[in-house]
Amino acid sequence: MSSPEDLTKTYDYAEVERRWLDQWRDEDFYFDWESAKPRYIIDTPPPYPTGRLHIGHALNWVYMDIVARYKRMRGYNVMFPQGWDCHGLPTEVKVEEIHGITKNDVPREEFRQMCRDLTRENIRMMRHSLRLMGFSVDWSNEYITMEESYYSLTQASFLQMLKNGYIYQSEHPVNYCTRCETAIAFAEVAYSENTTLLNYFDFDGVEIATTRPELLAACVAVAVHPDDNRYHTLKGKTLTVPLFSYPVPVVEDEAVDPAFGSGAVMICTFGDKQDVVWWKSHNLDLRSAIDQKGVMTAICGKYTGMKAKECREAILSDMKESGILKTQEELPQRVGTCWRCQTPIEILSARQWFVKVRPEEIVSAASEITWYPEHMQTRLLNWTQQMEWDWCISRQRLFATPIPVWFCSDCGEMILPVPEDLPIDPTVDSPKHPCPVCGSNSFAGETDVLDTWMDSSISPLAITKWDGKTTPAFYPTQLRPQGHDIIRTWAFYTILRSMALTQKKPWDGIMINGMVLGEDGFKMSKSRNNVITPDELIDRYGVDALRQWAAVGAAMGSDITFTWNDVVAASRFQTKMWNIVRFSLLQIRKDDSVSSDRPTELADRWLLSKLSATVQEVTDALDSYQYDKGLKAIRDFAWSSLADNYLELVKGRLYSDLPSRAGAVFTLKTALDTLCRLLAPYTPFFASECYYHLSGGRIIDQQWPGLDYIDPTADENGNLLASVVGQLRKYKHDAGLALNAPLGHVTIYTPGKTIDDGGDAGRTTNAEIEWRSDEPHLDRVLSDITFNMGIIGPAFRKEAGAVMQAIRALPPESLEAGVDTISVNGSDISIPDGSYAPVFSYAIEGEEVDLLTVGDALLAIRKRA
RNA sequence: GGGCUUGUGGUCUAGCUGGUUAUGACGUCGCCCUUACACGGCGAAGAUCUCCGGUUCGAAUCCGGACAGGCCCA
Repeated sequence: MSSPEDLTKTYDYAEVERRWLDQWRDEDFYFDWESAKPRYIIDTPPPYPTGRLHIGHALNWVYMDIVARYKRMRGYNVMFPQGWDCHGLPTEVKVEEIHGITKNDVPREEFRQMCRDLTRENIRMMRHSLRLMGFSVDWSNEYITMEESYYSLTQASFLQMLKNGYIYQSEHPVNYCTRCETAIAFAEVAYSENTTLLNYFDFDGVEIATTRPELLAACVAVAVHPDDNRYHTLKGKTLTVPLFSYPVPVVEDEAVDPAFGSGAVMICTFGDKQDVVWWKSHNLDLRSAIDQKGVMTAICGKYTGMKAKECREAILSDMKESGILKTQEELPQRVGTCWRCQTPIEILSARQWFVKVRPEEIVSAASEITWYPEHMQTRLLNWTQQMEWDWCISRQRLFATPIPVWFCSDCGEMILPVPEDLPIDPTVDSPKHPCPVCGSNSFAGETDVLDTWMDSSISPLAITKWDGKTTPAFYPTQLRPQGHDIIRTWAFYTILRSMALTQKKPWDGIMINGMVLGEDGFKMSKSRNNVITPDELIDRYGVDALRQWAAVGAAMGSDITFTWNDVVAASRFQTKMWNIVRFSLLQIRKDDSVSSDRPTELADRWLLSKLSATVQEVTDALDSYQYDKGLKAIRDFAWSSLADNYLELVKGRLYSDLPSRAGAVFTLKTALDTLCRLLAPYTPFFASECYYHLSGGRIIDQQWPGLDYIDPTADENGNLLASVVGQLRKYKHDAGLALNAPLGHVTIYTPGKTIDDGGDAGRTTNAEIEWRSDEPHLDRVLSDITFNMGIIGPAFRKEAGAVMQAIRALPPESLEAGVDTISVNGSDISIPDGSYAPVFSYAIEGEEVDLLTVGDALLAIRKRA
């Protein structure tokens, strides 16, 4: 047990946080697979290992850590695991940058190893940051998606979904760089401005404007706006493609701009993104005119084998020759280019792998999940119901989970590995048996890899120890915490995969956090120079202040605009609490005898009732993930009820040796003990330190409080007591009296109510307090009048003094009744309304008193003792 | 362009199942070093609750529209 001297005069967060970090052990937060306690499993988001934690992570992890700590105190067997979502383009790019290579310069496996090395180092740094912030992560259940133990599950899930008919292959448009001969992600597309020629030519009698004449052989339709009168006769017709002489349909689409060019557009597969949309929505043919090397394909007739640029010139000159090229005009345009070699990207059709989306499965699972806040569910449902395309899961990259499939080189049969052999890399490993169809021993491994979301969307299965086949015993998990920016990706895909693999929802509830915006209200970005890092914040105010900032910054789901104000306020609250504890312990330790377990004094019962209500409020708030509400309730209780009111009320008792001192000691001990427990999920370091001084134990081993001191009468009368004392202090203040100066006699009339404050009010105000339950019998005496010079002055000017003197001379009865006219120097003068106001004083039994009212109560103060 | 969402004193924010003197914090101003805390206490000033229209006896709160911000998607 510590002594009062242990409480330093100021709270040293840096020292305290360092010390408690050393005290906690990883084992304190392990999930117990054998426990009989109810489980609470958090499907923690696996961050992308960039190497550093940003403030958005901090917010997200504080939210999770609060639930984790709270649920442990409520008796749950909590799992708060930590994952790492490793695969992704940025790592490939970073590796290329670090080593000064492109990924095709080194063997595939060597490049993948470079990515793994970089990722391991980044994870190491981020793990360190998470530990410094004291998150109660279960490190025994850490997972890393690039490790074999994890991606063998990703591959198992792929094979199972393939078997169940969820996965298929199909042609699909992809961005392609014909120089690098590789597919390009949208994130890899750079844009440049240039000028091109818009060519107007005759297309079977219709004028068409195009910037890509080389794609004429890929034309699959002509589109016009449905309301364009110039073309309404074309409806339902077919046209013949010039130079190539094959028929294409005319389609109508709202998206055609009648003002652009001639108002008629040729749709080619694929000139741009709009072509892809039209191709899909009008169900058009696919004609590939350009191959992966940028060479014209066999459908291009005499142009076959030309480079796209040569073909363009050739077609334009042939158009000119046959007289169908009308005019050409310059057009500024923005073209997508490969960010490495600046070659304009082509949209080519390539074989891709897809996951079938079954909206009804997702909708039904989503409605069984509790959403916090509720409206976030709408986003997912809207998205799901308007899904047009399935989920394309193949990527033409290197650092990702390989698609575990081979194809027979002779007959094309798809060969799958057996689950026991997973994980495999089909570009390295070979099937163990000849082709079952043709007996060939020659195979081609699939070189495409899986979308990263295929890894992370089985996280709830991975953390519950999925074996790749049967639904785990601890499935579904209890909570998915994540940001609203990835509802359409991570939440959506996880639900989809969970339904496909287990026919169950992945979680009971989902808690959606907002984004952190900079002090200027905009998204944090280097270019805006509004980035705040967690390190910066912790250095200046400590981890607990950061945690409070995150907790009260905004309601769950709302974006938080960062402000130092909240951090400063958080830090000040800790200082205040520290002083409350310091002072209370000082008093308690003078004599810590506790006589009764239910204090009888009004102030004690009042505080305990308020405390019980606060516990209930915080409990309700945490149960519904309303962290801001909970912390505000704690702060309000501690600062207002406990410090400003209760402590002031009982100081007199604490300094005394009255028997009722024991009640105050009991109440203080209970309040401090309870506050430590309530604060434990929010500010674990601070709560640990205070609780240790209070009891010598560890707060993380304690239960959540449940108090039943609710007492409506004590609540009401105690509120009155607190207000009365407050009013009397203000009265002293206004009268220029020191707060501890003797006040005299105060009679407090509370008609119909009997109040016994045990002497607290009297000791606190240094007054003689008399509570009376009868009606006050007051004599009202008109003691003075005040004049309104705004009326008197303009009305009487020079006579004003004389008028006032005359009014003053009137008997009190007339003044009180109101004066219409008055006689001054023999003439009657009328007095306007509002010229003066009577001032009354009051007396009780002939003695003059000052009056204050507090609600229905009346305070009569007789100065002088 | 579409879906969801937000718009409250100088700043951030609570309230938003309709009726409150519209909450709190920071900032500002005044007084106070009262046996923990001046990172404190007491008090004051400061809001046409984005704008327009509607429902209602009554709207910050419900409905419609406009404007502005955020996220996601085209």
